[in-house]
Amino acid sequence: MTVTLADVAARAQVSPATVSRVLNGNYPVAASTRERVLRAVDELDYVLNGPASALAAATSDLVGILVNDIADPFFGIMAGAIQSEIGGPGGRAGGERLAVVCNTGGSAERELTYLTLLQRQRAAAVVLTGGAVENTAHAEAVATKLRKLADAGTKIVLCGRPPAPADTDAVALTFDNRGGGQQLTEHLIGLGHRRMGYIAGPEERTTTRHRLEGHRAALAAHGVPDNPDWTVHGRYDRRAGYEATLELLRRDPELTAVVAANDTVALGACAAVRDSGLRIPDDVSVVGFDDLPFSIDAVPALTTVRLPLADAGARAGRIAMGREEAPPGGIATIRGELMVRGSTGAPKNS
Amino acid sequence: MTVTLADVAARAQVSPATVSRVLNGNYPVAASTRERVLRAVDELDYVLNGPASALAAATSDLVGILVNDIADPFFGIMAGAIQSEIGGPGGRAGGERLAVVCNTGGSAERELTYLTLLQRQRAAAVVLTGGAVENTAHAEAVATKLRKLADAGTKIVLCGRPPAPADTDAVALTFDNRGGGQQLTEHLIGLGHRRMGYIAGPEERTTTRHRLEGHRAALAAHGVPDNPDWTVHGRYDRRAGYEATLELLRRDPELTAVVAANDTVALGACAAVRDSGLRIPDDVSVVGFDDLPFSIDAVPALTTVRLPLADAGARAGRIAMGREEAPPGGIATIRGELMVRGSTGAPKNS
DNA sequence: AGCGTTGCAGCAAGCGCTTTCTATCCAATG
DNA sequence: CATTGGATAGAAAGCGCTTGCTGCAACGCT
Repeated sequence: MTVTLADVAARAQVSPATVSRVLNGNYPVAASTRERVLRAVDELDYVLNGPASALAAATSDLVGILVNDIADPFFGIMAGAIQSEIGGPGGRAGGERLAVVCNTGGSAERELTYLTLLQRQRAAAVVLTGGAVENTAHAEAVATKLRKLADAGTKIVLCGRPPAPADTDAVALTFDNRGGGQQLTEHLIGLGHRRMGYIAGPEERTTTRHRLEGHRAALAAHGVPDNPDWTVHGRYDRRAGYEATLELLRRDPELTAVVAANDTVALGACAAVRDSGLRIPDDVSVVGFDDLPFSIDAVPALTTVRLPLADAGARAGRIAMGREEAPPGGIATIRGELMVRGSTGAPKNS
Repeated sequence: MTVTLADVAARAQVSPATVSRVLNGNYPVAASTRERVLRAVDELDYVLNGPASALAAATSDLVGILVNDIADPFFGIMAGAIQSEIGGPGGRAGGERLAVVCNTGGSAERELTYLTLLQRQRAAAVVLTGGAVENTAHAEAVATKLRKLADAGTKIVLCGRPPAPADTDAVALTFDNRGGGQQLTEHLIGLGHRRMGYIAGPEERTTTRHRLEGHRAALAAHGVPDNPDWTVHGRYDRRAGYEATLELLRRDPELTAVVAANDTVALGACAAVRDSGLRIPDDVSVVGFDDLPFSIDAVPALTTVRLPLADAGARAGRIAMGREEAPPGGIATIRGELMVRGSTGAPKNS
């Protein structure tokens, strides 16, 4: 029924071993023989049996990519970049690898399950993107799992996520969320803002915490008062941004700026500001984070911090494939770039 | 080194066969034995070897999802929905399946390669999303490949893509792009527009063609003149929308509306209109297609056609898993819903 | 001419799991 | 009490491929 290596071998009048070697190209085979084999493969329309070959060779060509939300361009862009580098069709890499994009929904539990699934498949590499959940038990469990994967020969790369415990020997490409948050708030302070609302992401997430820390560091550094009421937590989506902004404005109608945890949230914030009858940036300035493609099209265009998502993803992909050396110490910090646009301006009564 | 089934068997003092049966749960095993096995699995921290089991059972738990652009929320949303239904952690399905999201970049060639890769992995199912390339040779090749996959037991589902040749026995969930395009243009005609620019997607794509056909059908039905100069093709991204709009406005400064192939393109179009010193919708109305999440946050909010992306994806996922019956005839047409918002209005000199 | 090399191809032993067929035990039945 | 049958568990034969090792020419060297 299905064509096997043996069929090809028979047709090309060689042994299965030879066919295998032609296909894997890592053993000398005479040109004439190779050609005969290739022809047979073609004529028989033979397709290698992945599982069988993975079993025999004890390695597979699957690469896992864990993302929090595949529908979010933040992750989509990174995933796309990673995939383009790990090979597969169109990639520059030689071997054809299959990227398995896993949607964890930000749940540590699912992350763990996916990691097990990937371990089961004997994945060649795993790239974890986005912030991690800050919960000792989970963090521990994930670290343990990563260690096991690494032991089994799976390469681990973290992209846009803080370094894992050292003994995990995972390479980490970390975003400087703290620094970015600080830049944003300093920009606002520089414009004269003193009463700023902050819409943070979900609690217990490294990204959320770091960005918020950056914000507070900026406030502290410039002696700008902070107020617990000025911070609200919510999910990383526009809806949360919209509601949080309304809440913030209710708590303190004198706010002159709203700092959103990311661009998507900022978009919702903008809508809420407008729906409250206020103008951006005349009445309220709004800033985001990430500089997703749509941010420049917001009206007014969003002031934000650009993260080189595609570059980071591509680099992570190359490292995962062993085509680029890991950064010294296994850790690289990637800085964002402040993009000042129309959504920020001096407060009215400065 | 790595724990195998045999190790577990030894530890539980049963045969490997029994362990396998416990793990697969499709054969009577005495409760006491089962428990002993489970304990051993736990103690040894055993993880099944996917490839080995796939080889022996001649089936795998991989499901392929082909998308044109993973960074585009249009596909991200569908992919997420599909994945949530095909199982994997968090899904409601029983078996744990791994979703393989493949980024074809809209290239038929890569699509083919990915299909082969999936065939090699003996994927349990494959879901193809988005429009297809309209090129006889490629369409033929894809159909042939799909047929082979189907023969090998892989379930094929098309989501948001026109039906494949009947003998492929693929289930198709098709978006009514034609109807949506027509509604949009009729809405504009109803407002009094007579000179409308159209920014089409890349040529040779079913989605592009269908939406354009809808537009033209509306024009024809209402006796509104068409003009070849009023149609420009471009990629499905904001940049293309921006440039196409500039071009359109250059060709005919009298245009009172711009119809974009999708929301992303529409965003670029809006930017171009504004940068040209024109107001939306007072001077120029703009419409998109898809109703992606950010469209409501455009300023003014975008008039568009909402496609139930998540629902369609979820349904495709369930069908792929055999948890929902295929629609009669294997084809279902999914209609979009016109969302009239602020980006459209009556033309000034109507 | 004799012998060590070198270059290619084949043999065969698995890789770790599933599954058919068979064996065993024990309760129920005639 | 012998017989039958249901319920479990085990033995073993692969699934299709990779790869270490062996075999065998043809080659170059002294």
